[in-house]
Formats: sequence, structure tokens, C-alpha cells
Amino acid sequence: MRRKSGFTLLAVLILLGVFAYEYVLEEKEQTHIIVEGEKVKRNTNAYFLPTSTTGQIIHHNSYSLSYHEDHEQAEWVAYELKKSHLSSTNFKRPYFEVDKTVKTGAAHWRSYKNSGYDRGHLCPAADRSYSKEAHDETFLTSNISPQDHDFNSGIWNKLEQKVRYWAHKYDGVFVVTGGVLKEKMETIGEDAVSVPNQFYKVLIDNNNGPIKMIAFLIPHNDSDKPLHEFVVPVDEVEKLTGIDFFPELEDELENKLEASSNYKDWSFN
DNA sequence: CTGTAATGC
DNA sequence: GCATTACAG
Repeated sequence: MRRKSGFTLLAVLILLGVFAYEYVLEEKEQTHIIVEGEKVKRNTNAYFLPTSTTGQIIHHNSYSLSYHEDHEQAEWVAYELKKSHLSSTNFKRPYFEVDKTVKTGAAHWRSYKNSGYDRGHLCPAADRSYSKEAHDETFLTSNISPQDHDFNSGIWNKLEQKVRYWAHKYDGVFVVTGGVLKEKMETIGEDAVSVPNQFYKVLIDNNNGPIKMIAFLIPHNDSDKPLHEFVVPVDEVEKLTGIDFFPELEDELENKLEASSNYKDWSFN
């Protein structure tokens, strides 16, 4: 009797030891990840916000944006797309609303009417379908840009779907999207909303292994080319837009990641 | 999924 | 203006 309980105690102790050892290993790995991006995981939404060239950053509940009054649209829209955000829910499309939080006055949706261009979401409705409130919030005029319908439903839609695929595969990504806004562009409607000649998307992933980035720069035309042909270094988008995308990253890491147009870490399957 | 447009109240 | 329906890439 005594001998048996001795064995039991020993077995329990060994098991405890194994669990403790594994726990320490796990802790070590997590710490390692956090060190790479400092406070990255603590407040991702604020941490990854790009700089604004206009000084008008607006925080909505489900995404943030920097509004460019001259072009009557956002220069960037940024949000975290978590794996848990992905939803097959199909909410009914509401009407677009003028974003009243834009102090200089956001574009009116009538400026897009009969313009020949789509009201193209920058933050896609499908990326905020985890609640009706979040979904409907994407239908603000500060979140749209004039897009050719074939482009919007073609190559751009393909990219948006790929982002959702990556959010699922990599347990979330942080997304920044916008049109490249330049001095002279075609405009539409009474508000003279600029029609960008290129659109970009910049992604950063710090949830799955080593931190990684990827940037896309796509001409405002539909294309049959594979998406990976539109990959550019983040530096190139920064040069075109004047936006600094991840200013809070430690400089050495930021410089290294933003100079690369290597996409081997991102699965295109 | 991404959207526009016509119709009736 | 809002709701419903039809249609297209």
C-alpha cells in the first residue's frame, strides 16, 4: 500500500515536471515574438497606424482612416482583419452615407452617381461582416474611391479575397489600403472626387511566426495577370504616397522589411 | 464576392 | 427617400 502511493506520487511529480518545462518553453517563444515587434501585440490598431500627410485621422469603431480633402477620399484606410472577423454572414447592403465626422466635409455619394465608376470600398464590407454595425460602417463615403467596375470586381476583388485567405491562414493580418493620390487626376461629380490611377494595399503580419510585410501596387485597370506580379517593396508605395506605413517599428527592422519585395513568406495558393 | 439600375410607394 | 427586385463581372 505504502509502496504504491509512493509510485503514484513520483509519477505525478514527473508529469508536473514535464508540464512545467513545456510551459517555460512556450513562454520563451512568446516573449521572443513580442521582442521582435516590441508592443506590437498590445494595441495593434494604434500601433500600426500609418502617418497622415493631411493631419485628419479619423477613428471609426471598426477601422481608421486619413482623409484627403483635396481629393475627397481617404489617403489610407487601416484595420486589423482578425481570423475571428471572417464571417459568411451576408448582410443587406445599406445606402452609402456621408461621413459626418470628416470636419472638412466628406464627398457626397451623388458625386459617384452616373459617373461611370463604382463606389469602391477601401475597407471591404466582407472584411467587417462580423456584425451588422461594423458592416454598415464600411458604407461611409470616407471609405470609398471611384473604381472602374471591371477593376473592382476583377483583379482588386481577387486581392481582397486573398487578404481574407491570409487572415485565416496566418491568424490575422493588419491591412492598409488606398488610391495613389497625385496632383492632377480625373475627377467626378460636384465634389470633384479624384479618380486614382493606381491603388495599393500594404499588409503586415505579426501573429504567425516572424513578422512579415507585403505590398501591392495595381494600375487602375482590370488584369488577368497573377497577383504576385503586382508585389512591390513597401518603400515604393511610401515614395509614391508620402505615407510612412509602420513608423513605430524599430528602425532597423522597418528598413529591412520595407525594402523587400520578396513574397516567399506569403502563400499564393 | 464586387457592384449598378429600374420600379413602385 | 426607402424597399424590392433584376442583372452583370
